[in-house]
Amino acid sequence: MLTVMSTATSSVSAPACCGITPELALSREEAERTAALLKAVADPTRLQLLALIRDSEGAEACVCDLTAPIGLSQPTISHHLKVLTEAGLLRREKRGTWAWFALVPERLDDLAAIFR
Amino acid sequence: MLTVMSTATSSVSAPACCGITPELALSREEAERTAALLKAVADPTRLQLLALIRDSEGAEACVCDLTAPIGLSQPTISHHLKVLTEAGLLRREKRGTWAWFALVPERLDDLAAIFR
DNA sequence: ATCCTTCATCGATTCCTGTCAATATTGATG
DNA sequence: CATCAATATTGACAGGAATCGATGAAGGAT
Repeated sequence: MLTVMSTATSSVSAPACCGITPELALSREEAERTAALLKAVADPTRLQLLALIRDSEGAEACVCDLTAPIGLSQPTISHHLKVLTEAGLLRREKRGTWAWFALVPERLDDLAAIFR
Repeated sequence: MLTVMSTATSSVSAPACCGITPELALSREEAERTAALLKAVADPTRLQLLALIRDSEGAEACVCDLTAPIGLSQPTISHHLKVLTEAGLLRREKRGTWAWFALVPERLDDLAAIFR
């Protein structure tokens, strides 16, 4: 549903030059939803976090595994994990004192589908 | 080469818990390059611009075709087109008074490849 | 030459974002 | 209960980004 670049469901109006407002190929609301998802991954630290989790056992990791390799403060890592979680890309599970973060494959599929 | 989510070229070290700094699955430089490309498309207006151009004849459009449907000022549209062009996603060609912008399919492929 | 159209650039403003230090919260353990 | 360890939240700050109005540059047309 998120697909932006594939010729989508919306009708393609004849492109008239200058003056006629054509049907928008992509509605503002859908563009904003898609942009919100892309914003979540348009950050080097968050890309590194996703890659680190992907390469961990069971595609999950606790915060303590993630802070050191990236070299940023613990609150900063926590912040980025929150952004990714709120975007639906990570699932958070608390086990005892530890918080485990795992990838959400379906949401990554959404991401992959945007540009076909 | 941009692929972030596919198990990549880098070796996957055994994920030790807390204290041992593992090999980073994704280098900072590569993460920054990828994030820069994603930033270019992580904006609703720029997504709409890409979709509008894609649905135009020959997958190209002049600025005058793009300003009205999106409903933002001409300088703002010009700014966004510059961002997309500098990211390599659009190619700019001047014909007389008009500036034509066309998609760069290879660069869109890079985008699609990031999340496989 | 003069004017008009198209587009880019500049300057200013406002809002958003990444980062950290400090603090709070939560859970385990003695 | 007191304490420690692991995370989350808060507040502050600096830099970045989206937007607009005004202006500039380049090309056509009269």
